[in-house]
Amino acid sequence: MGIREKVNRELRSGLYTLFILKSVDALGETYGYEIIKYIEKKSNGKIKMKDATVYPVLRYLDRHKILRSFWATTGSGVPRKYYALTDEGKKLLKELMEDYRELEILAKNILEVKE
Amino acid sequence: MGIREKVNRELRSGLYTLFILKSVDALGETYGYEIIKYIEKKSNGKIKMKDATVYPVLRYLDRHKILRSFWATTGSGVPRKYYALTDEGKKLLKELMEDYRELEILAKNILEVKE
DNA sequence: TTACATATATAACACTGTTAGGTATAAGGT
DNA sequence: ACCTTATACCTAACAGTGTTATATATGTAA
Repeated sequence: MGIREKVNRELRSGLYTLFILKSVDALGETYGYEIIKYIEKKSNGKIKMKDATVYPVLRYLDRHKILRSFWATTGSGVPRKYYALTDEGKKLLKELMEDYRELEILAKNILEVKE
Repeated sequence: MGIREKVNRELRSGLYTLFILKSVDALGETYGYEIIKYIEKKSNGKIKMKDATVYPVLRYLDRHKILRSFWATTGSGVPRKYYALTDEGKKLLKELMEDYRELEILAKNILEVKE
């Protein structure tokens, strides 16, 4: 794999947890597959997270009380595991958004130097 | 370690290679230790990269002709290994900066939703 | 019946930052 | 003399995380 691709993957992967949390926030009660499609759509098809990336993250956040979850086996179709932000999750997301914006500024300081 | 700290570390680590390349670009011929201090200064002391992170990255980029390197043992003091961007490295940095700016926009699409 | 979309899960693997330790020179304080 | 700090580089072992590959299962369209 090329270096450009490698660095791009590193850049994206750092954002994954934040993307997932924000998606749950925007969608309300939602599930893994929908989150993947949501992010893909919002990024104009540019960011396609792997299911094997998303599902473990969701379970991790669930275990740590950032998300709550329940199975919905209503009617037909494959059962879905729904997730939603807990109060703790909402607080975390708020903090992470502040952290992200601060990091963006720091990155700008480093990356926009002309000398 | 807390989740907030974990996510923050993920966010930062994705930027490390780009920070290093941009630092070499800004400093001209430079060396690992100076890069670490440069990034620390530019980020107001907020980003302190570990030497064990920076040196392997520099050697990796050197091996892949993105950087060129030479030892300077002039006079007294500990010998320094200097690095500079190759033509290929300059091209890569330019591409990565475009990639980064594009990713920033994609991230904005996902993270700045109010609905 | 074939293929695709939907929907979740886990094991094995590769990659990468951290922790921890080692080596070495030089300056400043006690 | 001694100790600490700053400078300067390196590597091994560890932990964490995304990818690849695989498995399971339902519903729909060609």
